[in-house]
Amino acid sequence: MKSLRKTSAVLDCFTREDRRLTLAEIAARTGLPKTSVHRQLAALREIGFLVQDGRRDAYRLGFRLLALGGVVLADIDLMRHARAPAETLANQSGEAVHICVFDGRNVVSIERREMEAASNEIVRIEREPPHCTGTGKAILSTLSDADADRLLDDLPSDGALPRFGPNTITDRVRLRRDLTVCRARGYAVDDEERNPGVRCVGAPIRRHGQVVGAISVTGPAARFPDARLPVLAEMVMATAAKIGLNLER
Amino acid sequence: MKSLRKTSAVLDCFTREDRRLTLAEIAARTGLPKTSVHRQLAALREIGFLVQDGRRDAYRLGFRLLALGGVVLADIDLMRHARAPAETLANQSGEAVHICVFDGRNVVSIERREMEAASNEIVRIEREPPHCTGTGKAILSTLSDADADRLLDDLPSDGALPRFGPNTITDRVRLRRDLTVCRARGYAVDDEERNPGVRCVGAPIRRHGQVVGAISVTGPAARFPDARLPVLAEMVMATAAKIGLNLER
DNA sequence: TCCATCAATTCCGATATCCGGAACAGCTCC
DNA sequence: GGAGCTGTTCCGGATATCGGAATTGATGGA
Repeated sequence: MKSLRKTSAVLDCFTREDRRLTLAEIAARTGLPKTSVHRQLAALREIGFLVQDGRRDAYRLGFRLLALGGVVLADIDLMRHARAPAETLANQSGEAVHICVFDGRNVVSIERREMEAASNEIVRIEREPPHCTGTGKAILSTLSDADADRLLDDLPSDGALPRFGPNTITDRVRLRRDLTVCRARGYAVDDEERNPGVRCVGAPIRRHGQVVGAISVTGPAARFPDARLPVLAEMVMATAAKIGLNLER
Repeated sequence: MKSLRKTSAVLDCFTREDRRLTLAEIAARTGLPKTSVHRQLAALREIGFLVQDGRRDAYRLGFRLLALGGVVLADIDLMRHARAPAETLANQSGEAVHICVFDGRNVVSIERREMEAASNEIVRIEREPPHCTGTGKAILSTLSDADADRLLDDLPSDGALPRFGPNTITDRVRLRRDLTVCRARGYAVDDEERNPGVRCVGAPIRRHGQVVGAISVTGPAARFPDARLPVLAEMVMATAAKIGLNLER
């Protein structure tokens, strides 16, 4: 089933930022010949994974993918059980809280609107690179080296891990050392690795001993001095444990 | 690209109700030989569209589909513009309000938690059969016969349209007659066609003359006598027009 | 209005890929 | 410990997929 790899590569071109792409753009990003891309696009359009606005316009992801995502969403009881503890954590820490879900292969963050706003709608569902976020590293730190490597292999890579800023750990050996530290102390720190100026403390959420997600607090580096990290980490870990307990029942 | 059809059929086996399926179940539902299904599953697992709990356990849809759904969600500004008018409609009518989005190929309903609850989270994202819901028929009624047929062809079919209750319109000719009526008066009525005992009044939402979704009020048939339908329809159509105006700007 | 330019689409023969029946392996439950 | 079922591997034949090259169609400037 080699062709599905290409199909997957085509779909991967679409991101939150690039939601409308032309055949040529997709060909350039995937490195595939235009003809192959054209065939892929036609097939994806046929099954409703892509739609074209006009007759010759750019492509968008189709709503059928939204529906499939909805099926997945229905499967996540982590979100239900995490709600109350997450809000408590947000109040305790005074910082933004992120929750991630993990299915053994993908780390996806589900963000809600800021707590201040009246509504609490899900506004962002987004894949996260695991090697440079508090939640991602928290999850990685609980995995075997083989499992962790499989996750990292999914990243777009030209040898090193993708860089997002000066602090991003792009070397696998260095990352592995960092993960050992995380594993030992029970929490992960993202020190401006994903977004310069933003720090983050994350801990894994387990059900029956298995990681199913992670939770973190995030904020400007100025509000996250080294001395405060252990304090925040305690809260985060306690919250993660609470959610885990909720899940077991 | 014939194989993608099969891939699509495999993914279609997973629904909100059947979220965990074994190879044998999928083979039975799709009618494909076990070997072919096995190859599909292996490939889908490889690209992260499916995950397996244990080494030989049932399959679930992978979180990567959730992430792709998130990209689609980011593309829908209908939801942002619809929020306020939808709430007004809920208060005016005292009934549950549904909003659907449409990309030319799929009708997907995005449901929120009941208004009474403090939170307003998205709790359900689900594909809707277009031929038996207020929103679906509202959308169909705006399309050309050819476009409408394409939508109906996507439904699992053994000749007639899928039946959900005694009132479901399963005959295409009868449906077309009903749609003509809907088109003329500007709104669609679901008379216990999807769920016995539940009635529904829906109207299309247009942007620049093109349908992009629909909105409806839904409730027990006892509260939706024939005499009340035009009253509700007025509210629904006014709301749809308001949302359409919001979108144009 | 015409032409130049670029993007999207169609064509086609070679070949790698997918197909699915049959045999095999590995659980699980008597 | 064995029977029965489900999932997995193997393999030769058919065919769908591959991508270069030519064609068609849109776009914008002179």
